[in-house]
Amino acid sequence: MSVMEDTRDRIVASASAQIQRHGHIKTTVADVAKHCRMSPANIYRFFPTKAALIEAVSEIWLALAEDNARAIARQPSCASARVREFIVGVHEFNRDRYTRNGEVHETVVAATTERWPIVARHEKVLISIFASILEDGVRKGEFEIDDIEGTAAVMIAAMVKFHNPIMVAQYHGESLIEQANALADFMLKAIKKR
Amino acid sequence: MSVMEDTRDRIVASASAQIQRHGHIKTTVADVAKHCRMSPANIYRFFPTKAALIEAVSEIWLALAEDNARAIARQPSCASARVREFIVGVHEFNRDRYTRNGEVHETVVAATTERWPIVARHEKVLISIFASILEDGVRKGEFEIDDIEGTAAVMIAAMVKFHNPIMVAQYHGESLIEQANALADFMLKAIKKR
DNA sequence: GTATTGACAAAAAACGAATATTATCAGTCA
DNA sequence: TGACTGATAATATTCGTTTTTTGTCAATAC
Repeated sequence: MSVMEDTRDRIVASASAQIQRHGHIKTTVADVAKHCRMSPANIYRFFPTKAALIEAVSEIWLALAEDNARAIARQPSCASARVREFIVGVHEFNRDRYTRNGEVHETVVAATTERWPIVARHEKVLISIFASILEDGVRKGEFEIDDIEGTAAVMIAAMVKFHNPIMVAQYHGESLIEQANALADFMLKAIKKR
Repeated sequence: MSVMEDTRDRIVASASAQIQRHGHIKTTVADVAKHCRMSPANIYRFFPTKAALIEAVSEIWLALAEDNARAIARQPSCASARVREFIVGVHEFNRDRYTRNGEVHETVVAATTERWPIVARHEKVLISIFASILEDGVRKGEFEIDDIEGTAAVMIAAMVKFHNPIMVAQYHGESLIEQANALADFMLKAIKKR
Protein backbone atom coordinates (compact mmCIF):
# COMPACT_ATOMS: atom_id res chain seq x y z
CA MET A 1 0.00 0.00 0.00
CA SER A 2 2.96 2.27 0.56
CA VAL A 3 3.67 2.11 -3.15
CA MET A 4 0.21 3.40 -3.87
CA GLU A 5 0.64 6.30 -1.46
CA ASP A 6 3.95 7.02 -3.10
CA THR A 7 2.33 7.19 -6.52
CA ARG A 8 -0.41 9.41 -5.10
CA ASP A 9 2.22 11.79 -3.74
CA ARG A 10 4.03 11.86 -7.08
CA ILE A 11 0.77 12.83 -8.77
CA VAL A 12 0.11 15.60 -6.25
CA ALA A 13 3.68 16.90 -6.55
CA SER A 14 3.45 16.91 -10.33
CA ALA A 15 0.06 18.63 -10.28
CA SER A 16 1.43 21.21 -7.84
CA ALA A 17 4.35 21.97 -10.16
CA GLN A 18 2.09 22.19 -13.22
CA ILE A 19 -0.37 24.52 -11.50
CA GLN A 20 2.42 26.80 -10.33
CA ARG A 21 3.55 27.13 -13.95
CA HIS A 22 0.28 27.25 -15.83
CA GLY A 23 -2.52 27.72 -13.27
CA HIS A 24 -5.17 25.22 -12.29
CA ILE A 25 -7.40 26.01 -15.29
CA LYS A 26 -4.76 25.42 -17.97
CA THR A 27 -3.38 22.38 -16.18
CA THR A 28 -5.01 19.26 -17.63
CA VAL A 29 -5.16 15.77 -16.21
CA ALA A 30 -3.31 14.66 -19.35
CA ASP A 31 -0.46 17.09 -18.55
CA VAL A 32 -0.10 15.76 -15.03
CA ALA A 33 -0.26 12.18 -16.28
CA LYS A 34 2.43 12.81 -18.90
CA HIS A 35 4.81 14.26 -16.29
CA CYS A 36 4.21 11.18 -14.15
CA ARG A 37 4.73 8.92 -17.19
CA MET A 38 1.34 7.31 -16.83
CA SER A 39 -2.00 7.41 -18.61
CA PRO A 40 -4.69 9.96 -17.67
CA ALA A 41 -6.92 7.04 -16.72
CA ASN A 42 -4.49 6.05 -13.98
CA ILE A 43 -4.87 9.43 -12.25
CA TYR A 44 -8.51 8.50 -11.72
CA ARG A 45 -7.52 5.49 -9.63
CA PHE A 46 -6.21 7.95 -7.05
CA PHE A 47 -8.57 10.89 -7.44
CA PRO A 48 -12.28 10.66 -8.30
CA THR A 49 -12.20 13.95 -10.22
CA LYS A 50 -9.77 16.60 -11.38
CA ALA A 51 -11.29 18.87 -8.71
CA ALA A 52 -10.32 16.36 -6.01
CA LEU A 53 -6.73 16.44 -7.27
CA ILE A 54 -6.61 20.24 -7.23
CA GLU A 55 -8.11 20.14 -3.76
CA ALA A 56 -5.37 17.82 -2.54
CA VAL A 57 -2.78 20.25 -3.90
CA SER A 58 -4.53 23.26 -2.35
CA GLU A 59 -4.65 21.48 0.99
CA ILE A 60 -0.85 21.41 1.00
CA TRP A 61 -0.68 25.11 0.21
CA LEU A 62 -3.15 25.94 2.97
CA ALA A 63 -1.10 23.78 5.33
CA LEU A 64 1.90 26.05 4.62
CA ALA A 65 -0.14 29.01 5.83
CA GLU A 66 -1.09 27.05 8.93
CA ASP A 67 2.55 26.22 9.61
CA ASN A 68 3.40 29.89 9.32
CA ALA A 69 0.60 30.79 11.75
CA ARG A 70 1.69 28.08 14.20
CA ALA A 71 5.28 29.34 14.11
CA ILE A 72 4.03 32.79 15.08
CA ALA A 73 1.84 31.39 17.86
CA ARG A 74 4.80 29.50 19.34
CA GLN A 75 7.19 32.42 19.50
CA PRO A 76 8.60 33.28 22.92
CA SER A 77 7.32 36.87 22.92
CA CYS A 78 4.38 38.03 25.04
CA ALA A 79 0.86 37.17 23.92
CA SER A 80 0.09 40.75 22.82
CA ALA A 81 3.09 40.76 20.51
CA ARG A 82 2.01 37.41 19.09
CA VAL A 83 -1.54 38.65 18.49
CA ARG A 84 -0.05 41.51 16.47
CA GLU A 85 2.38 39.23 14.66
CA PHE A 86 -0.47 36.84 13.81
CA ILE A 87 -2.60 39.60 12.28
CA VAL A 88 0.26 41.17 10.34
CA GLY A 89 2.10 37.92 9.59
CA VAL A 90 -0.86 36.07 8.11
CA HIS A 91 -1.59 39.11 5.95
CA GLU A 92 1.99 39.18 4.72
CA PHE A 93 1.93 35.46 4.00
CA ASN A 94 -1.14 35.92 1.81
CA ARG A 95 0.24 38.98 0.11
CA ASP A 96 3.53 37.24 -0.67
CA ARG A 97 1.67 34.32 -2.18
CA TYR A 98 -0.30 36.76 -4.34
CA THR A 99 2.73 38.71 -5.55
CA ARG A 100 5.26 35.89 -5.79
CA ASN A 101 3.11 32.97 -6.85
CA GLY A 102 0.05 34.30 -8.61
CA GLU A 103 -1.15 30.95 -9.97
CA VAL A 104 -1.10 29.38 -6.53
CA HIS A 105 -2.96 32.32 -5.07
CA GLU A 106 -5.51 32.21 -7.87
CA THR A 107 -6.21 28.58 -7.06
CA VAL A 108 -6.67 29.42 -3.37
CA VAL A 109 -9.01 32.25 -4.40
CA ALA A 110 -11.06 29.76 -6.45
CA ALA A 111 -11.16 27.42 -3.45
CA THR A 112 -12.45 30.30 -1.30
CA THR A 113 -14.93 31.63 -3.86
CA GLU A 114 -16.36 28.19 -4.58
CA ARG A 115 -16.23 27.30 -0.90
CA TRP A 116 -14.38 24.02 -1.12
CA PRO A 117 -14.62 22.06 2.15
CA ILE A 118 -10.88 22.40 2.83
CA VAL A 119 -11.29 26.15 3.23
CA ALA A 120 -13.82 25.86 6.06
CA ARG A 121 -11.46 23.39 7.75
CA HIS A 122 -8.53 25.76 7.21
CA GLU A 123 -10.44 28.60 8.84
CA LYS A 124 -11.21 26.42 11.85
CA VAL A 125 -7.53 25.57 12.16
CA LEU A 126 -6.55 29.25 12.06
CA ILE A 127 -9.15 30.04 14.72
CA SER A 128 -7.79 27.30 16.94
CA ILE A 129 -4.18 28.44 16.46
CA PHE A 130 -5.18 32.01 17.26
CA ALA A 131 -7.16 30.77 20.28
CA SER A 132 -3.98 29.16 21.59
CA ILE A 133 -2.34 32.60 21.70
CA LEU A 134 -5.35 34.05 23.50
CA GLU A 135 -5.38 31.15 25.97
CA ASP A 136 -1.72 31.71 26.71
CA GLY A 137 -2.38 35.40 27.26
CA VAL A 138 -5.19 34.63 29.69
CA ARG A 139 -3.09 32.10 31.59
CA LYS A 140 -0.28 34.62 31.97
CA GLY A 141 -2.70 37.31 33.14
CA GLU A 142 -2.11 39.44 30.06
CA PHE A 143 -5.67 39.10 28.71
CA GLU A 144 -9.11 38.92 30.22
CA ILE A 145 -11.47 36.86 28.04
CA ASP A 146 -14.64 34.90 28.86
CA ASP A 147 -15.13 32.70 25.82
CA ILE A 148 -11.71 32.14 24.25
CA GLU A 149 -12.84 30.11 21.19
CA GLY A 150 -15.73 32.50 20.53
CA THR A 151 -13.48 35.53 20.86
CA ALA A 152 -10.90 33.95 18.55
CA ALA A 153 -13.64 33.37 15.96
CA VAL A 154 -14.84 36.98 16.19
CA MET A 155 -11.31 38.35 15.94
CA ILE A 156 -10.54 36.17 12.91
CA ALA A 157 -13.75 37.45 11.31
CA ALA A 158 -12.53 41.00 11.94
CA MET A 159 -9.29 40.16 10.10
CA VAL A 160 -11.06 39.14 6.88
CA LYS A 161 -9.83 42.22 5.01
CA PHE A 162 -6.24 41.19 5.73
CA HIS A 163 -6.42 37.39 5.63
CA ASN A 164 -9.06 36.42 3.07
CA PRO A 165 -7.37 35.50 -0.24
CA ILE A 166 -10.13 37.23 -2.23
CA MET A 167 -9.62 40.46 -0.30
CA VAL A 168 -5.82 40.28 -0.55
CA ALA A 169 -6.09 39.89 -4.33
CA GLN A 170 -8.82 42.54 -4.43
CA TYR A 171 -6.53 45.15 -2.90
CA HIS A 172 -4.24 44.44 -5.85
CA GLY A 173 -1.51 43.08 -3.66
CA GLU A 174 -0.85 46.41 -1.94
CA SER A 175 0.44 46.20 1.58
CA LEU A 176 -2.10 46.83 4.31
CA ILE A 177 0.47 46.40 7.07
CA GLU A 178 -0.17 49.80 8.65
CA GLN A 179 -3.87 49.08 8.77
CA ALA A 180 -3.28 45.58 10.11
CA ASN A 181 -1.19 47.02 12.91
CA ALA A 182 -3.90 49.56 13.69
CA LEU A 183 -6.41 46.72 13.89
CA ALA A 184 -4.08 44.89 16.27
CA ASP A 185 -3.83 47.97 18.50
CA PHE A 186 -7.60 48.31 18.52
CA MET A 187 -8.39 44.67 19.22
CA LEU A 188 -5.78 44.40 21.98
CA LYS A 189 -7.67 47.14 23.82
CA ALA A 190 -10.69 44.83 23.94
CA ILE A 191 -8.86 41.90 25.52
CA LYS A 192 -6.04 43.40 27.60
CA LYS A 193 -6.46 43.13 31.34
CA ARG A 194 -6.39 46.43 33.24
CA MET B 1 -29.26 74.50 -18.19
CA SER B 2 -31.97 73.03 -16.03
CA VAL B 3 -33.35 71.32 -19.11
CA MET B 4 -30.01 69.63 -19.63
CA GLU B 5 -29.88 68.43 -16.04
CA ASP B 6 -33.40 67.16 -16.44
CA THR B 7 -32.41 65.15 -19.50
CA ARG B 8 -29.38 63.82 -17.67
CA ASP B 9 -31.59 62.66 -14.81
CA ARG B 10 -33.98 60.98 -17.25
CA ILE B 11 -31.06 59.07 -18.75
CA VAL B 12 -29.82 57.98 -15.33
CA ALA B 13 -33.32 56.92 -14.25
CA SER B 14 -33.81 54.97 -17.45
CA ALA B 15 -30.40 53.30 -17.12
CA SER B 16 -31.19 52.45 -13.51
CA ALA B 17 -34.44 50.77 -14.53
CA GLN B 18 -32.80 48.87 -17.37
CA ILE B 19 -29.96 47.62 -15.17
CA GLN B 20 -32.39 46.44 -12.51
CA ARG B 21 -34.17 44.36 -15.16
CA HIS B 22 -31.30 43.08 -17.26
CA GLY B 23 -28.06 43.83 -15.38
CA HIS B 24 -25.36 46.32 -16.32
CA ILE B 25 -23.72 43.97 -18.83
CA LYS B 26 -26.85 43.25 -20.88
CA THR B 27 -27.99 46.87 -20.71
CA THR B 28 -26.79 48.68 -23.84
CA VAL B 29 -26.51 52.38 -24.49
CA ALA B 30 -28.96 51.85 -27.35
CA ASP B 31 -31.52 50.34 -24.92
CA VAL B 32 -31.25 53.31 -22.60
CA ALA B 33 -31.48 55.72 -25.53
CA LYS B 34 -34.59 54.02 -26.92
CA HIS B 35 -36.37 54.28 -23.56
CA CYS B 36 -35.52 57.98 -23.45
CA ARG B 37 -36.65 58.36 -27.09
CA MET B 38 -33.33 59.71 -28.23
CA SER B 39 -30.37 58.50 -30.28
CA PRO B 40 -27.47 56.62 -28.65
CA ALA B 41 -25.23 59.48 -29.76
CA ASN B 42 -27.11 61.88 -27.54
CA ILE B 43 -26.28 59.84 -24.42
CA TYR B 44 -22.66 60.68 -25.12
CA ARG B 45 -23.37 64.37 -24.77
CA PHE B 46 -24.07 63.70 -21.10
CA PHE B 47 -21.70 60.85 -20.31
CA PRO B 48 -18.25 60.37 -21.84
CA THR B 49 -18.53 56.57 -21.72
CA LYS B 50 -21.03 53.87 -20.86
CA ALA B 51 -18.96 53.21 -17.74
CA ALA B 52 -19.51 56.79 -16.60
CA LEU B 53 -23.25 56.31 -16.97
CA ILE B 54 -23.21 53.09 -14.94
CA GLU B 55 -21.10 54.89 -12.37
CA ALA B 56 -23.68 57.66 -12.07
CA VAL B 57 -26.36 55.04 -11.48
CA SER B 58 -24.23 53.18 -8.93
CA GLU B 59 -23.60 56.42 -7.09
CA ILE B 60 -27.34 56.69 -6.45
CA TRP B 61 -27.49 53.14 -5.14
CA LEU B 62 -24.52 53.74 -2.85
CA ALA B 63 -26.21 56.91 -1.64
CA LEU B 64 -29.18 54.78 -0.53
CA ALA B 65 -26.82 52.77 1.67
CA GLU B 66 -25.43 55.99 3.06
CA ASP B 67 -28.92 57.27 3.84
CA ASN B 68 -29.64 54.03 5.67
CA ALA B 69 -26.41 54.37 7.66
CA ARG B 70 -27.18 58.02 8.48
CA ALA B 71 -30.65 57.08 9.70
CA ILE B 72 -29.08 54.59 12.09
CA ALA B 73 -26.50 57.11 13.29
CA ARG B 74 -29.23 59.65 14.06
CA GLN B 75 -31.41 57.37 16.15
CA PRO B 76 -32.14 58.53 19.69
CA SER B 77 -30.72 55.40 21.34
CA CYS B 78 -27.39 55.36 23.20
CA ALA B 79 -24.17 55.31 21.17
CA SER B 80 -23.43 51.65 22.00
CA ALA B 81 -26.80 50.60 20.62
CA ARG B 82 -26.16 52.64 17.48
CA VAL B 83 -22.72 51.09 17.00
CA ARG B 84 -24.40 47.69 17.09
CA GLU B 85 -27.21 48.82 14.82
CA PHE B 86 -24.70 50.25 12.35
CA ILE B 87 -22.73 47.00 12.14
CA VAL B 88 -25.81 44.80 11.85
CA GLY B 89 -27.92 47.26 9.84
CA VAL B 90 -25.36 47.91 7.11
CA HIS B 91 -24.89 44.15 6.77
CA GLU B 92 -28.64 43.65 6.43
CA PHE B 93 -28.88 46.44 3.87
CA ASN B 94 -26.24 44.74 1.74
CA ARG B 95 -27.78 41.31 2.17
CA ASP B 96 -31.22 42.58 1.19
CA ARG B 97 -29.81 44.18 -1.95
CA TYR B 98 -28.14 40.89 -2.82
CA THR B 99 -31.26 38.77 -2.26
CA ARG B 100 -33.91 41.19 -3.48
CA ASN B 101 -32.11 42.98 -6.27
CA GLY B 102 -29.39 40.76 -7.61
CA GLU B 103 -28.61 42.85 -10.69
CA VAL B 104 -28.10 45.98 -8.63
CA HIS B 105 -25.88 44.13 -6.21
CA GLU B 106 -23.89 42.62 -9.07
CA THR B 107 -23.22 46.11 -10.40
CA VAL B 108 -22.05 47.27 -6.97
CA VAL B 109 -19.81 44.20 -6.76
CA ALA B 110 -18.28 45.15 -10.13
CA ALA B 111 -17.75 48.70 -8.86
CA THR B 112 -15.97 47.29 -5.80
CA THR B 113 -13.91 44.69 -7.68
CA GLU B 114 -12.81 47.17 -10.33
CA ARG B 115 -12.31 49.85 -7.69
CA TRP B 116 -14.32 52.63 -9.29
CA PRO B 117 -13.58 55.99 -7.61
CA ILE B 118 -17.12 56.25 -6.20
CA VAL B 119 -16.46 53.24 -3.97
CA ALA B 120 -13.49 54.83 -2.21
CA ARG B 121 -15.63 57.93 -1.67
CA HIS B 122 -18.50 55.81 -0.37
CA GLU B 123 -16.20 54.13 2.14
CA LYS B 124 -14.99 57.51 3.36
CA VAL B 125 -18.61 58.61 3.83
CA LEU B 126 -19.40 55.47 5.84
CA ILE B 127 -16.34 56.05 8.02
CA SER B 128 -17.40 59.62 8.67
CA ILE B 129 -20.98 58.57 9.51
CA PHE B 130 -19.69 55.92 11.87
CA ALA B 131 -17.27 58.44 13.38
CA SER B 132 -20.23 60.66 14.19
CA ILE B 133 -21.65 57.87 16.38
CA LEU B 134 -18.30 57.43 18.10
CA GLU B 135 -17.96 61.18 18.64
CA ASP B 136 -21.41 61.29 20.18
CA GLY B 137 -20.49 58.40 22.48
CA VAL B 138 -17.31 60.16 23.59
CA ARG B 139 -19.17 63.43 24.22
CA LYS B 140 -21.74 61.64 26.35
CA GLY B 141 -19.02 59.83 28.30
CA GLU B 142 -20.04 56.43 26.95
CA PHE B 143 -16.81 55.82 25.03
CA GLU B 144 -13.15 56.60 25.58
CA ILE B 145 -11.32 57.09 22.28
CA ASP B 146 -8.15 59.01 21.36
CA ASP B 147 -8.32 59.27 17.60
CA ILE B 148 -11.98 59.12 16.59
CA GLU B 149 -11.54 59.18 12.79
CA GLY B 150 -8.71 56.65 12.96
CA THR B 151 -10.71 54.36 15.23
CA ALA B 152 -13.73 54.64 12.94
CA ALA B 153 -11.55 53.63 9.98
CA VAL B 154 -10.15 50.62 11.84
CA MET B 155 -13.60 49.51 12.98
CA ILE B 156 -15.02 49.81 9.44
CA ALA B 157 -12.06 47.72 8.22
CA ALA B 158 -12.99 45.09 10.80
CA MET B 159 -16.54 45.01 9.41
CA VAL B 160 -15.42 44.11 5.87
CA LYS B 161 -16.82 40.58 6.16
CA PHE B 162 -20.27 42.02 6.85
CA HIS B 163 -20.29 45.21 4.75
CA ASN B 164 -18.21 44.54 1.64
CA PRO B 165 -20.49 43.70 -1.30
CA ILE B 166 -18.07 41.03 -2.55
CA MET B 167 -18.08 39.33 0.84
CA VAL B 168 -21.86 39.55 1.21
CA ALA B 169 -22.30 37.89 -2.20
CA GLN B 170 -19.51 35.43 -1.39
CA TYR B 171 -21.37 34.15 1.66
CA HIS B 172 -24.16 33.38 -0.77
CA GLY B 173 -26.51 35.85 0.85
CA GLU B 174 -26.70 33.91 4.12
CA SER B 175 -27.33 35.97 7.19
CA LEU B 176 -24.32 36.71 9.34
CA ILE B 177 -26.38 38.64 11.89
CA GLU B 178 -25.30 36.53 14.86
CA GLN B 179 -21.65 37.02 13.93
CA ALA B 180 -22.18 40.73 13.32
CA ASN B 181 -23.65 41.07 16.79
CA ALA B 182 -20.73 39.16 18.28
CA LEU B 183 -18.36 41.56 16.52
CA ALA B 184 -20.31 44.50 17.96
CA ASP B 185 -20.00 43.04 21.49
CA PHE B 186 -16.28 42.57 21.01
CA MET B 187 -15.55 45.99 19.55
CA LEU B 188 -17.63 47.80 22.15
CA LYS B 189 -15.31 46.33 24.78
CA ALA B 190 -12.44 48.20 23.15
CA ILE B 191 -14.10 51.62 23.26
CA LYS B 192 -16.43 51.58 26.29
CA LYS B 193 -15.36 53.74 29.17
CA ARG B 194 -14.91 51.93 32.47
C1' DG C 1 -5.17 -10.65 -9.25
C1' DT C 2 -3.74 -6.08 -9.03
C1' DA C 3 -1.83 -2.10 -11.59
C1' DT C 4 -2.32 0.03 -15.72
C1' DT C 5 -3.95 1.30 -20.19
C1' DG C 6 -6.44 2.28 -24.82
C1' DA C 7 -10.65 3.24 -26.64
C1' DC C 8 -14.46 5.95 -26.15
C1' DA C 9 -18.85 8.80 -24.59
C1' DA C 10 -20.15 13.10 -22.51
C1' DA C 11 -19.01 17.59 -21.26
C1' DA C 12 -16.33 21.64 -21.75
C1' DA C 13 -13.28 24.83 -24.07
C1' DA C 14 -11.24 27.11 -28.04
C1' DC C 15 -11.91 29.01 -32.35
C1' DG C 16 -13.59 32.10 -35.86
C1' DA C 17 -16.99 34.22 -38.67
C1' DA C 18 -21.16 36.82 -38.18
C1' DT C 19 -23.39 40.16 -35.38
C1' DA C 20 -23.92 43.77 -32.00
C1' DT C 21 -22.10 47.59 -29.26
C1' DT C 22 -19.40 51.48 -28.15
C1' DA C 23 -17.98 55.82 -29.35
C1' DT C 24 -17.11 59.64 -32.86
C1' DC C 25 -18.24 63.48 -35.68
C1' DA C 26 -19.78 65.93 -39.57
C1' DG C 27 -24.07 67.53 -40.43
C1' DT C 28 -29.31 68.49 -39.61
C1' DC C 29 -33.05 70.77 -37.37
C1' DA C 30 -35.56 74.05 -34.64
C1' DT D 1 -26.57 78.75 -31.68
C1' DG D 2 -27.02 74.69 -29.34
C1' DA D 3 -29.69 70.17 -28.97
C1' DC D 4 -29.69 66.31 -31.45
C1' DT D 5 -29.01 62.58 -35.19
C1' DG D 6 -27.29 59.30 -39.01
C1' DA D 7 -23.58 57.20 -40.73
C1' DT D 8 -19.67 54.76 -39.51
C1' DA D 9 -14.99 53.04 -37.61
C1' DA D 10 -13.19 50.35 -33.90
C1' DT D 11 -14.07 47.19 -30.56
C1' DA D 12 -16.49 43.56 -28.20
C1' DT D 13 -19.81 39.84 -28.06
C1' DT D 14 -22.51 36.06 -29.70
C1' DC D 15 -23.15 31.71 -31.78
C1' DG D 16 -22.36 27.62 -34.18
C1' DT D 17 -18.44 24.40 -35.17
C1' DT D 18 -14.37 21.94 -34.18
C1' DT D 19 -11.22 20.43 -30.90
C1' DT D 20 -9.86 19.31 -26.32
C1' DT D 21 -10.66 17.51 -21.87
C1' DT D 22 -12.87 14.85 -18.42
C1' DG D 23 -14.17 10.66 -16.76
C1' DT D 24 -15.49 5.41 -17.61
C1' DC D 25 -14.66 0.73 -18.40
C1' DA D 26 -13.54 -3.43 -20.61
C1' DA D 27 -9.18 -5.27 -22.03
C1' DT D 28 -4.13 -5.89 -21.21
C1' DA D 29 0.25 -6.67 -18.82
C1' DC D 30 2.96 -7.84 -15.20
